[in-house]
Formats: sequence, structure tokens, C-alpha cells
Amino acid sequence: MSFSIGEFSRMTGLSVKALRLYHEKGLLVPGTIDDFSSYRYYDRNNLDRARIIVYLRQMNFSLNEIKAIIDQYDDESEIIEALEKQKRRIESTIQQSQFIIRSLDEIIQKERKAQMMLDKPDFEIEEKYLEDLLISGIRFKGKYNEIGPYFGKLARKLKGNVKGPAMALYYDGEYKEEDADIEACFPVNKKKDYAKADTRELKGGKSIILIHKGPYQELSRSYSRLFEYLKDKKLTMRLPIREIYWKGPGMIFKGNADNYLTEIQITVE
Amino acid sequence: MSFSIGEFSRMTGLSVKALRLYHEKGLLVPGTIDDFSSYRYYDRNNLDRARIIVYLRQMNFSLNEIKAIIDQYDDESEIIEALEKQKRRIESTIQQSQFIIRSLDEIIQKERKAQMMLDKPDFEIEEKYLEDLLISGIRFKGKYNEIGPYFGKLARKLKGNVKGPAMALYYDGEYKEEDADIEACFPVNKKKDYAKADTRELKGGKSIILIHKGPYQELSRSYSRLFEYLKDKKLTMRLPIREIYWKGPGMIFKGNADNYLTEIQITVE
DNA sequence: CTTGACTCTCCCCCTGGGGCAGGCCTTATA
DNA sequence: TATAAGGCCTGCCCCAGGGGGAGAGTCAAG
Repeated sequence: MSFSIGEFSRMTGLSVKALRLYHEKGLLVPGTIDDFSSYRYYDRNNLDRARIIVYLRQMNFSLNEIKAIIDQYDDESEIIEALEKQKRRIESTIQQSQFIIRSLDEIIQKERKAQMMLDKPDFEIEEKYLEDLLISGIRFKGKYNEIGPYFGKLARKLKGNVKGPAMALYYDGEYKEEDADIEACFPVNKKKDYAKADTRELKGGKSIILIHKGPYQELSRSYSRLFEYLKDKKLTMRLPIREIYWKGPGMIFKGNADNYLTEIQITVE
Repeated sequence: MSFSIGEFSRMTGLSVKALRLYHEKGLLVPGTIDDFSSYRYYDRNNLDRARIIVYLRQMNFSLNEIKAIIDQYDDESEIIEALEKQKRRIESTIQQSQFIIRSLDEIIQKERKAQMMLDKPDFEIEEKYLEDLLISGIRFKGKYNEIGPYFGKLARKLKGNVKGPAMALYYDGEYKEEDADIEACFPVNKKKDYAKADTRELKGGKSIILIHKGPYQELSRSYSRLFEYLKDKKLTMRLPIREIYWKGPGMIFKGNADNYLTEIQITVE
């Protein structure tokens, strides 16, 4: 009524390697060991213990924990705390994983949208009615390219309330090298109050929009087209002007600036 | 504009050990390395790459995968498949974890209940009205101690539909050494059809119950008490007799048979 | 008795680093 | 300019939970 390691392996589903390891660790010691050949022979009693080990391994207990449990206890009621601790551990890894999934999803969704915009590359001026939009933003005075850190700060504040891509609002009607009046903002799901960030409804209305493809330095080209259009159609611009960053430097890569996509929106009277 | 490994470590949040490892793997090679002292000096360009590595590590990518990604691509749109694959991988580990949690919870809940029953140890015959109970069971003829495997088979079939502890139904009014008419069953949540398992409503009614503490071999003692009670009160037994296994050999340990808890229920006219 | 299938021990490998020893190197202070 | 303190180097061993393979010994059936 004893089994070689191979037979025992097939009976328990544990690999021969694993059985040898468990023996070495004192977790599962064969019933008899041939003095001359060192062959391991397992018996009935080993079977029960092996079943326990398999079970606890499935529950992700470490070999050390399993050893501690088996050596000290012999009734489920005594290891409930251990089971609960294990449960909490696993729950926290699940939370961690879900956080990762959300982050991954965010990137994937964003990239998908940008991809779709690139697929229908008309990049022409359109007239469009913009709905009111709930936003949360930080307003500051400075140069155009100083907006980056504000988005960072804002994103950390809003954390999960963000609904779409980053936007910039320009409150000057003209190009200003220095001291431009700028607001960095995100569209948000719910109205919440944040320290130093203003949450409010951004009024929509009839607008002209243009999607700019390429580096930010070349935005002026697209602005010229828009201003010309305004003059042609005798439209009056209403501030602020908006820029929506559909695709820019990403969470991972800086990416190729030639593929950046920026939507410029100018609301008109 | 170059930083020692310690400074760079503080800037990136990566440990010195990790930085050396990444260097060795070719994942993050310092800008310059002093020929004589072998000191590593990192520069601006390394900073960006380090940021990417940190980010992808947080997403649980392996160092090899990160290397492959960074070496081959430079725009998020190109690695969407990799991100999605990662997402699927993590989702499947979550599923795995949730399965473990469910199993752990099952054991914990069961043990809790048994604990509560042990805490109020009256073990006296009670009269009680049993509600109708939805069960799913397999009926067979054999010895009393042959029921084990049937519970195993049944539990695998019902998988998640199980609502409470295992039960046995005895359709003989007397003790039978062989060929007893037995049904192994579980209370279930929803009515579902299973191959070879009969799902149906088990009629309740006025009953006498007794909780038996100890090994199954001693059940006859508790049965004697019940039958005597029936005779005393001139009650007529209605078949089947039920046994509910509140605590028996567990999923992990066989446990101490002296603490097994078995509830015997006999419905009367 | 032979042969093929098992099994033994021993060693290296994986991941993502941590810890330590012994010996250089840099840099600030006296 | 000397010296001390603190940084940094390589190299080695360690963790979990085994996998893979080499070279040698063993077992069982024909």
C-alpha cells in the first residue's frame, strides 16, 4: 500500500518536482524512504496531507504558511483568522488590479478616440452647436507652454471625476507672449468643490471648430484660418477660446508631435 | 547636468538596486559611465525613460515586456494591443482571485455557523415548524457511509447554487445495514435542471429536531432519543428523515469527530 | 539477463530585486 | 592639502515555487 513518487504525483496532481520540494521543506514527508536507493515511497496518510496542501495552495497560501497551519491545527475552526487574513490580502490585490485596469482602460479609450479622429481626416472648419459643459479648472497667468504642470495638479485633484480630455481656455482675444490669461481644465462628471479649482458650467453656443494636426508650435496656422473664417462670415468671437487636447504627449510615450490632435473651438455671438 | 545613481534614485523613486538591475538588463543604460571608477551617471534623457519604466511597472508589465515595448515603439497608439492583452491578463487574475475569495468565504461562513451552534449547547429535542425547502439531490441505494462521493459529485454540479450545508434524506423508516434508500442533497437558491440531480420543493411541516454532537457512529444514540420522544408524544413520523451536516469533515481538515454537529429532523403528521 | 522506464542528487535558471562585504571614489571640511 | 564621511563599485548569497537537465543508480517485466 505504498506508491512511488510518480504514482503519487499522478494521484495528487502535484508534480514530482513539487513533491521533492515539499519533502525537502518538511511539508510532506514520504511514509518510507529506502535506505539504499533513497527512493521515496508515499502511503495512505500522505494522501490526506497532500490533499490539504493542494487545497491551501489553490487558496494562494505560501508553503511556509501551509506548513505552519498543518503543523499547528487540525480543525477548520482554528484557522479562521488565517483564512480571513488571506481573504483580506487577496481583496487588496484585487483592488490594486482594478486600479490598474482602470488606468489601462483610460489610455486605451483615449487612444481609440484619437484613432477614430485620425481615420476621418478632414481637418476642415466646421460650424457646430456646443452644449453647456461642466468643467473644473485652475486659472493662471503665464506663457502658453507653462500649462503642463497645471494639468498634472488638476488631474491628481479630480482623480476619477474626469470625463474627457484636457482643455485649455484662453481669455485673451489675441496672442500674448507673456502673461496670457489661461485656464487649465477638465470636463467632469459631477459638481464637486475642490480647493483652488473652480467647478462650474461652461456656456455653450454656436461655434466654429477646427481640428489641428501637428505640433503645438504650428497652432498659429490653424488660428489664422479660423480668424479669417470669422472675418469672412462677419462673426464675432466670444471668449474664452478653447483648445481640446485629443492627442498629445501620452501617459507613457511623448509620441510623435506630427500626430498630435488639438481641437480649437471658438464660440461666436 | 548629470546625476549620480543615488540622486537619480531619489528623483525617480527607483531603488539603487533596481537601477543597477535595469542597467544590467539593458533596460535603462546611464548616459555616461566613468571608465576608471565605473560610476554610473544619469542624464536628462534617462529621466524620461525611467518615468516610462515606472509607469509600466505599475501596470504590472515584466521587465522584458517593458524592454520590448520601449525598444520597438514610441507612441501609445502602437501598443494598444499590448495594453489590452495586459488588461485581459489582469482581469483573469481578478477572476481567479474572486473565485478564491468565494471559496474562503464559504468555509468561513460555515465555520461561523457551526461555532454559534456550539456556543449554545443545549442539544435537546425541540419541536419546530419547518418551511418548505428547495433542494437538489441524488438518490441511491447503499450503505449509510457511502454517501460521501455523492455529495462531491453533487457539489460540483450545483457549483454556486448551493445555499446551505449538505443534507441526507432517509426514505426507510428503520435502520438498514445494506440497501438503504438514501438521497444526498443540498438546499439551492434557484430551481435549475441538472442531469441526474432532482431539483424540487421538499415539503416542510411540524417536526422534531435534535442536534447531535459527536461522530457519526454515535448517531443511533440520538435516534433512540427521538424515537422514544415520538412514542411518548404519540406522534407519527413522516418520511424522509433528514440529517443536516452542520459540521463534519471539512474542506481542509478532517477535524475532530467529537465536535461534528449533525441535525436530525423528523417531520410528523 | 537485458532493457526501458523510474528515480536519485546536484546544479543552473526564472522574476525583481534585498542585504551585505570589502574595497574604491568623491566631496566637504578643517 | 589632508582626512574623514559618505557614495558607489562588484560580487556573492538570499527569497518563492518550482522547471529543466545531466549523470548515475534502481526497479520490474519479458
